[in-house]
Amino acid sequence: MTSTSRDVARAAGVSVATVSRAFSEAGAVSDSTRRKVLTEARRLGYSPNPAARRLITGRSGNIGIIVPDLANPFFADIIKGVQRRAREGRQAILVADTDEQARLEGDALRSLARQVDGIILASPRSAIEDLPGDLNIPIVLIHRQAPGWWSVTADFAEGVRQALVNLRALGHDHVAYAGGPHLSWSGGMRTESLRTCAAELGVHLYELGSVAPTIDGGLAAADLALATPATALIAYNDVVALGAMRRFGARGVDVPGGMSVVGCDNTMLSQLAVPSLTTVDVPRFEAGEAAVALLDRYLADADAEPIEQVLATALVIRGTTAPPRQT
Amino acid sequence: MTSTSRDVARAAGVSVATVSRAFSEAGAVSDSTRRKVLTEARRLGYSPNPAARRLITGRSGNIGIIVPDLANPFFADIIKGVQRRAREGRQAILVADTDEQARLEGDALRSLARQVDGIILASPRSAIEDLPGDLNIPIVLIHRQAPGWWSVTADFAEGVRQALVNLRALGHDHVAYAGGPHLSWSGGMRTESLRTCAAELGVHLYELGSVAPTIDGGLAAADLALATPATALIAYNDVVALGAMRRFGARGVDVPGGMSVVGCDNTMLSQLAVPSLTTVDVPRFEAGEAAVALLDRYLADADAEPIEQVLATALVIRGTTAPPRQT
DNA sequence: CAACTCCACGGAAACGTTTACGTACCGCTT
DNA sequence: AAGCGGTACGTAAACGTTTCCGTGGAGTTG
Repeated sequence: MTSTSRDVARAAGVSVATVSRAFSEAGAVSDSTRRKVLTEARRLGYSPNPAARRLITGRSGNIGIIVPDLANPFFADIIKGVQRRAREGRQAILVADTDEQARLEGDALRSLARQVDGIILASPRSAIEDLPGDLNIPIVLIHRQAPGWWSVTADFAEGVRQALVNLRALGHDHVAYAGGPHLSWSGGMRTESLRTCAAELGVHLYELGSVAPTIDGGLAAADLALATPATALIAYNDVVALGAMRRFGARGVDVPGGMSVVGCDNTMLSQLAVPSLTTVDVPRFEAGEAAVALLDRYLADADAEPIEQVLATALVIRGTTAPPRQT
Repeated sequence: MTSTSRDVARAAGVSVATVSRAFSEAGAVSDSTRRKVLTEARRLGYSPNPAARRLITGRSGNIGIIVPDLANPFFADIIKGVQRRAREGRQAILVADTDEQARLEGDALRSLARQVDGIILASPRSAIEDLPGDLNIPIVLIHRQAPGWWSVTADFAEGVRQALVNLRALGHDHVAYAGGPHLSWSGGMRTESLRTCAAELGVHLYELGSVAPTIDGGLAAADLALATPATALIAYNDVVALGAMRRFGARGVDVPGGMSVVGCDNTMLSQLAVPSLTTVDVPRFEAGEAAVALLDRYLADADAEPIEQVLATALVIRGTTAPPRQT
């Protein structure tokens, strides 16, 4: 059905080795025969069989990416970044979605491990030591640091610090925080940073505990926030913030008049909200691109020292923050 | 480094053929030797090399999916459906995002073609005859029908018909429609259905032409709608609808008081909007799952007659539709 | 007891590449 | 003219499976 290097070799009057060399850029072939081979190949519709190539070289040219939830625009953007960078390197990407279930991350890793050259693991929900350790494949983490692991993260501490400083400047000194999944490393960073900043600034911080990173989680967070004296709410991410805004509206609390709201991530959702959402910008495309770049370096030198790259974050002021209403 | 079937064979005191048979469910092996092989395999950390397996069987066990934009929750959900179904069949999925560029669809098809057993092509932006025809691989279309092609689509005609009937019942007889990308098959369905229904119902239909399927497209659509006597707007999809709502708000037009809005797709965005968006529900997970099911049938029998599966749609009434304000 | 069937398993070819090694040839130096 | 280095290319082994075919032994039948 589909033609092989032998067919091309025969047609071009050369050996299969020469065909192979003509296709792998580096090979020592004269320009004239390379041209001859390539035109015959085109004529026959030949392209190298990736399975055979991979069997001998051990490289598939594919990379895998594992995310908690594809439907979360945050992760969709990360994948777009990965994709864009991978396309330049002629790599295909395999994606696995774990539906926010930590248990599935190990399965996904295992099933991808033999298929790809390296794996990007975004925002793992498992503890790092629960991940299978025997699969012997380069892994780059996104939004999680761990000793001995390659990673690209964002400076969440700085982002939420800016948020709290800004709220303080507006006059808020009772601020609530709705956290995310327990084992989210980035969530831990946010909590920790908020605690120290709150102490420094003399702000009362009401930790509402962790809610689901969904609209429903946001609805719940709003009720929790209204049970405290807080006049502002910082949410784990934009989705939670929007859920909370919905619930505030339903309960007759004006945003930002009665309650200021700050999200995190700066996804497209934050511009869609009415009023548009003040949020902490977290680079997503860039994180995806950086992860591929790191993976490439890792693959080039497996014994290199792990790199931990950190991207900048910044507060984006929009319409959901204002001075607290005077009472 | 990683062990091979020969290692397992030696350890278990059998031949490599028997190891292979023990792993491929069907093979004729006694229970006792199979058990022995499997325990030795586990002990050595062996799993079959997919490249070698694929080289001889010609099957990779992978499927590809191509979408115009991963960041659009509509397509993210389709992929989640694909993923869920594929996980059951132990298939990995390769994803390609074409950034809404028709030109990249051919490239994506070509680069995936040799890597996977079959491809799901969602909402192609290219004309069907512009797709490479020589790649000799099963393809299932989503949201596009074409003679001789396998496809799963939704009954968009019925969905928008319900929307128009509902608006008419509320008292709207001047309705605007903002269309999507020119070569979108589903967009064509919507336009056509609206035209015939409008004629039947005696509704004046104002076709605003095609706008980008983005927030910005929605902003533009709103201005166009306000330049007509229309009291209701039907948008190409939820994103456009939300963009339009934003713009209506900015121009002081109350929704639904001054203008009713109907979206399409029923993505999570429609529940996020304030007020929540009346929209046409289009199954997405189900479309993804159905596409994998069709692909499996296609792969099982390449000569079978193409199947064109159509999923149901239905209007979901929420808060953006109401009777027009009396003048 | 012979002839036959069936089952479990081993031997070996095949899948389509890449690459180490070998060889012929060309041009240059001494 | 002999020797030598370099370049372009061919030969063949190797990658790790699956599967066809063959074989020996156990069980069944006449």
